[in-house]
Amino acid sequence: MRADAARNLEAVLTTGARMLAADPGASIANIAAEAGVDRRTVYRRFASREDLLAAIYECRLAAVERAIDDARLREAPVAVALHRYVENIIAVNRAWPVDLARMLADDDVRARRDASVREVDVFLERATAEGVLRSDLPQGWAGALLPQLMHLVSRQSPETTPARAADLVVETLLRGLGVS
Amino acid sequence: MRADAARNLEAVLTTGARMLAADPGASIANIAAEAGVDRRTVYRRFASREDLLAAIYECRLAAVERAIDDARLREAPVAVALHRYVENIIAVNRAWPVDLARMLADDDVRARRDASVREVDVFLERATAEGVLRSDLPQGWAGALLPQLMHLVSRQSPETTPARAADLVVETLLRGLGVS
DNA sequence: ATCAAATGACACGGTCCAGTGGCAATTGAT
DNA sequence: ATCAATTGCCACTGGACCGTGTCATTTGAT
Repeated sequence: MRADAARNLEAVLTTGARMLAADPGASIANIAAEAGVDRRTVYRRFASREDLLAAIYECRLAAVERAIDDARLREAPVAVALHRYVENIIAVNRAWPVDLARMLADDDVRARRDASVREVDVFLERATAEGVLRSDLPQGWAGALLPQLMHLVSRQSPETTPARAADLVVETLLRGLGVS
Repeated sequence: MRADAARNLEAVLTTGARMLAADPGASIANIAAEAGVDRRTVYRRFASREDLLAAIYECRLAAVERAIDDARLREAPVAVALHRYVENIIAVNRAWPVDLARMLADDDVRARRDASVREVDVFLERATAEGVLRSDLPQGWAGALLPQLMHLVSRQSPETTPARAADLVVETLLRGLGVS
């Protein structure tokens, strides 16, 4: 692949991710125009609209897997792993803000996504066992809340650094907003 | 209006809300079919697709206003008002799960929505002043987190009663998920 | 400088959907 | 029972978008 082709490919992927996050029904024509590329060029790289979406979700999926890997959820101390995971995912949310929920049709995507979710679930169980999380929480509540918190802070304050944003998320998750 | 017409109208509104929540791009034909009504009937009640959306968002908007009113955010004790507000909004989320974010084009809708948001913001300031919420939180964090919590619990556990769901939301908001 | 790869531009057919018109059939109110 | 309101069904136009073909032009690598 030539250098300009690689540039265009990346532009289409990142611009597509941004536009699809804002409006899941964004057309190929709009994405191509926003990426400064002809509509036909997109169809030369991706066989169909679904293919483009799959490629974008693949980017997010891979980034999430790297984030989990880097956080060492199974080995590192819970407090360290939690903060690192949150910080990494916030960065991923900003780079690839697309919502995976609309892509669960693809079995491959679903399997990898489930694997990541399970990895986090296992970590949350460890956090509970080590006394970081309360043990009387409803099933799946922590696992559902954490992504929402990261997603919220990713959009709410796009200017703050991922590290500081992670501080806020972890603090909110563990201690809430009330006076101690 | 005849009785059957009223039934059809309500079916279109509630079904439309449910389907638009699942997929904001749902077509009139799909909504009508799901509501057990001919597509033409929808167009007899609503001049355009925008009109139907506006009517649905109006339903949610009115329900939110009633919820705020009922919670007596300005007068009732903070703990009481908070729980009651959360409980009411959870019920609204289930009845009208549509996301208002896509309707801010309409000035009237936006004004009413802003008024409701401000009402809650004022309440959160009171909660801070009375020592229920911490005072060192980032600007707008509580106001952004609370709706997300309510939205999350509305979808996460649709079977639990609004009162119990509100327990969980308030507990999470104020004390988080960590061991105290 | 040269050549192959990549792109942009225009065109075309197909599909889905919004919105409208008409008409026969049904249904609720009286 | 009767009548008016309401509905269901068929058809139609216009527009947006998807996906493809073609070809002249540009651009990067050598």
